[in-house]
Amino acid sequence: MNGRLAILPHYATITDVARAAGVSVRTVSRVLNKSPKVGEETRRTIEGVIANLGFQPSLRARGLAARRSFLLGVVQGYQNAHVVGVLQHGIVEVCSGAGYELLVHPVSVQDPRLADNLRDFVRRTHVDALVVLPPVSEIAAIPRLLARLSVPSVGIAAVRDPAYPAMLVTAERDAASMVADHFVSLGHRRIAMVTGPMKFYSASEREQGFRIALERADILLPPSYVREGNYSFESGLAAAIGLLSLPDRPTAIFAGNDIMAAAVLKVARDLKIDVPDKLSIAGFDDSDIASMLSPAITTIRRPLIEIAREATRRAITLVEGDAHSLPDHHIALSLIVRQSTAPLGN
Amino acid sequence: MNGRLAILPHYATITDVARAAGVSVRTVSRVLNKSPKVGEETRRTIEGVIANLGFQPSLRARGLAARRSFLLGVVQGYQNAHVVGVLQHGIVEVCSGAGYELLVHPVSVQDPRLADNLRDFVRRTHVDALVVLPPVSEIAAIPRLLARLSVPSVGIAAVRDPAYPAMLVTAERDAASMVADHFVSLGHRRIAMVTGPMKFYSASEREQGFRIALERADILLPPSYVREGNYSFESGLAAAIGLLSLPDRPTAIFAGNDIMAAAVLKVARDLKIDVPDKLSIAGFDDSDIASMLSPAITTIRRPLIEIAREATRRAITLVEGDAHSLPDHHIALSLIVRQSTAPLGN
DNA sequence: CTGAAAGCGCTTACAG
DNA sequence: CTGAAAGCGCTTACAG
Repeated sequence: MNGRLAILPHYATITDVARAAGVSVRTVSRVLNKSPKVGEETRRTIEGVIANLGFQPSLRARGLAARRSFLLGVVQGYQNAHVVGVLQHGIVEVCSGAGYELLVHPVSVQDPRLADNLRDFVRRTHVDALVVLPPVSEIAAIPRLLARLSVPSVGIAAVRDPAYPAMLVTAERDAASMVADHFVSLGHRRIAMVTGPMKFYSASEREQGFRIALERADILLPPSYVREGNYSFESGLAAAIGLLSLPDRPTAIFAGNDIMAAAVLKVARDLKIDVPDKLSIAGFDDSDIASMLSPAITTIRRPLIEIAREATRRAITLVEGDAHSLPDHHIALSLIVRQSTAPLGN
Repeated sequence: MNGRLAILPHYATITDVARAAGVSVRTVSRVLNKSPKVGEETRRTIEGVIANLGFQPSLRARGLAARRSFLLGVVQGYQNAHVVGVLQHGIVEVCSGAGYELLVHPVSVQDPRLADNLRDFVRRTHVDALVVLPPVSEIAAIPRLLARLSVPSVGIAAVRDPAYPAMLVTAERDAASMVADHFVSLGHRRIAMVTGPMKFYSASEREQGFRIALERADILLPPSYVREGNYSFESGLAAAIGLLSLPDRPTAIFAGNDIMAAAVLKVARDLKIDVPDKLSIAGFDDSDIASMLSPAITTIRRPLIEIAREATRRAITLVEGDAHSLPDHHIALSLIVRQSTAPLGN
């Protein structure tokens, strides 16, 4: 059935190295695992042979023997390819530095068989740890399942869940408050919001942070000024049309992500409402599009690369150290002011 | 050093299944590998036990024994997170269906040690096959290295390279011709282009396709009307400023990707040049941003998901079938006309 | 149609 | 500081 098997390349094995160096396999293994109990000269000889042969220990053989796979998994949703792409790069970077490889496992938040799917993935691959990205990280069953399977996991989310052995908590509520303060400081009073899907913490945290900061400034966010979107451009269009055709239309709109902010900008342009003279717009994510629109969009930046690196470091610490859990790590976000927000025009 | 090893979960193994089913390990293995030589009743018993125990065969043990890893790798560059993200989803989808997992391996096109890096990756992980995305796929050394390592690879690129056992060739030259024809049909004669980095085939193919189609319409693309960018927004800004401050400025501009098209749009707006009344703009990629700008950008769509799926199917065919190479697969692209292009205003 | 044995390439107690 | 043996969880000829 597979004629190629016959001509598979015979990569150098640990046995080849041992023979060439005139030592036992055990000693080569010690060098690979940086055991201190190897003579300096022996070590140097072996390292020379390894370099010569271009020997790379087989991860699966190491894994089988050592009960470690040297594989990390990233569990991600299907939305927001840009955010996922950037996070992945940060994760892979730290993985490579530490001798791990990265397996991607996209799942659908709606999938009723998600738990089984994830369990089978863990059993098949024996990943050493998982990094769970938002919004999948918010599904309460996931960290609990992973705990039962004894696989360390690091969650990245806007709200802490004690079921994760380690978490990176992004201060999205505070960030949304910063947007509100920014609008208020520009003199706006009629302020509205397009939220993400309120079933996600990311959306409800942003909404609450925004609302609370406005209340501190004695500004109400009436129901007619709050529209729920689902983070898509289309939902942003619908929400914006609703808000901007109100008799008493807002002078500032905060969208729960940049994509919906782009939609608000488009609707404003179609309605000949000048941005930022007649309408200020802010988004969330600092995705590439925010700076490519004109006017460029004021937004909230999450330090994605740093988040990814830190999450991965923690995952590896959980695998290699002897702590079963790590304290939460809080990530502060920052407001990036661009041309889409301005003082309220007379 | 690692206290947790002691409490590692004992996932069910093939031995557990064999014992519970009262058969030999060999027979369970036959069921796992869908061998026809198993009695119907025996098979059913074993399948029942497997479901009961939630048994999942360990990929690494299978791999070690069968000289297969059930791992596919995707080699990707660092740019264009959106395109990479979409392609990855298509790849994973087909992988899962066929029992493979996906390992991501980002590399830098500039890295002088790229070949060694990739070789070590292949030796460590024993991936069964690789899918190589553009622009990494254009580096001539890569398919040749992979051939020496006897690992099947599928390249995705704008130009065929016979060193790949299988290729998906995207008809980017033809697509660029379609943009030129579109401009011409709208009455434009002063037509310019912002190219990608000309060291990449993706960029030179687009440039040539565009130029050739214009020549067919007796329109010249003078040197002053061609600016080289590097696919980034900033490079697009610089190119657009150059083109739009020309005494005889163009009435239509084709940008080598949507990001640079967005930059052209921004510069036009800053210079109060109405799009599309005074200037038509087209991009390439149909990335999410193309439809989010206003006016929405006319662009070329690559069927990314279908490309990813087809590449993965071919990779798996190379692994499981007995063909050492497959005929090239050509992918036609399509022109998506939106609001950024219009008949030449008087 | 089914099974006992060897082996994939490593690591890990156990000796020395 | 170094080595011979067993074993990780599977598959693969080889027998029957």
